Amino acid sequence: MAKEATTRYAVLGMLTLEPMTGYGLREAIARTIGHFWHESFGQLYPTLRALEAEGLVRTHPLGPRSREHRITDRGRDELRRWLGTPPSSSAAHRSELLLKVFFARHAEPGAVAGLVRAHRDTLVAARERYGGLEQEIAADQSPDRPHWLATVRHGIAMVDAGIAWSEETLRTLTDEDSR
Amino acid sequence: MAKEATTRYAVLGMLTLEPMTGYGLREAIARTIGHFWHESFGQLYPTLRALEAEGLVRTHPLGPRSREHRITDRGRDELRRWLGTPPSSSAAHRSELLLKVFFARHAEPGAVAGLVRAHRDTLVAARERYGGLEQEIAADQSPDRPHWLATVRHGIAMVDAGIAWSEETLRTLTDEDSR
DNA sequence: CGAGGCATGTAATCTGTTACATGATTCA
DNA sequence: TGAATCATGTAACAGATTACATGCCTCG
Repeated sequence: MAKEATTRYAVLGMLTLEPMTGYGLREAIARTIGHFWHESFGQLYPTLRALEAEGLVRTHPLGPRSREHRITDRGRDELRRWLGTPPSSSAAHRSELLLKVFFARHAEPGAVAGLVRAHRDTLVAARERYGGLEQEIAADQSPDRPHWLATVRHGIAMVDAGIAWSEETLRTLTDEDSR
Repeated sequence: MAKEATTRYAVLGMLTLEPMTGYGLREAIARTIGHFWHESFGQLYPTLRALEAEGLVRTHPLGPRSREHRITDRGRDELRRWLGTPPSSSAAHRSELLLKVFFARHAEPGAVAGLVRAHRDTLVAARERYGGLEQEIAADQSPDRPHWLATVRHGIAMVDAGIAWSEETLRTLTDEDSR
């Protein structure tokens, strides 16, 4: 059955929360799993049509130009199957920032330090968002709460570690420049 | 001039270390920046030919079936330019593991905990490798040392945070299952 | 002489983004 | 009424992986 296209499962998973339109799906993804996932319309709509053709999702018209997508029992089975399979390792761990740090000696003096500083600022802003999200989820009584908390805490752990690394790196990079 | 294909710059950067064959390039990438980057032959060879056509790399025959690639002055200029540009944010932050944790309630009991355990084991092994790499780099007298140390320490910081998160998550996931 | 590593490349395919194209509904 | 938001979809393209195809060289 070919490759495991993760978009399929992100969609099936989101539809366990509630039935949604394609548009709403993208919004919901940004709102709930946006800290580690994203989907574009160009992926979403074709995927929904494919899932429908396979009987994993069924649609019901809402208006003249909108339809609701609902996960089927077979869709739930397929989701459960996938949830037990190990993540496909090919998920490229590639960091453009680290590439730039690694070769920083060949850059304009101070240029890469600027990028690290911007990186830190981005992380600090993310840290703020994640903290709020954590409070929100913690207050929620959904049966998914422990799992959702785990994902947001992953984000927090990574961001905290990234901020600490940025500060440390900034110190060594600016020492370099001033020498 | 179209999109910034990062592969180009990874190649140019590596060729600042020393001239290499395409095959050797891949090896060198795995050895030195393997903790945050990787390239496949299918990318590497066409990229090398393109860089050559643009005059950013020049080749010299070594044997009947091998040639050495050397970065040119224009190549160094282009690398320097790129090093100062902010990383293209589109670098998708997508985690299949977190997707599985997020929807774990719909999985077979214990299945996702097993994946988190495997994840932790992978990180623990990586941590060992990175620790060794850090020692190696720290002992080196290359002018690149502070930058190389920074990248490996990024790996260590992320892995350490990931291990701690895994342990914590494993506790809450197994609590769940035993309830 | 056979296995494994060195070395180069192409073709098929997948996954995903971006831009384009269209139109309904809602609210200020 | 005009702008923003909701809503669906297609087309072109970019970036990358995988498998395939080839052949030399070295060492046991």
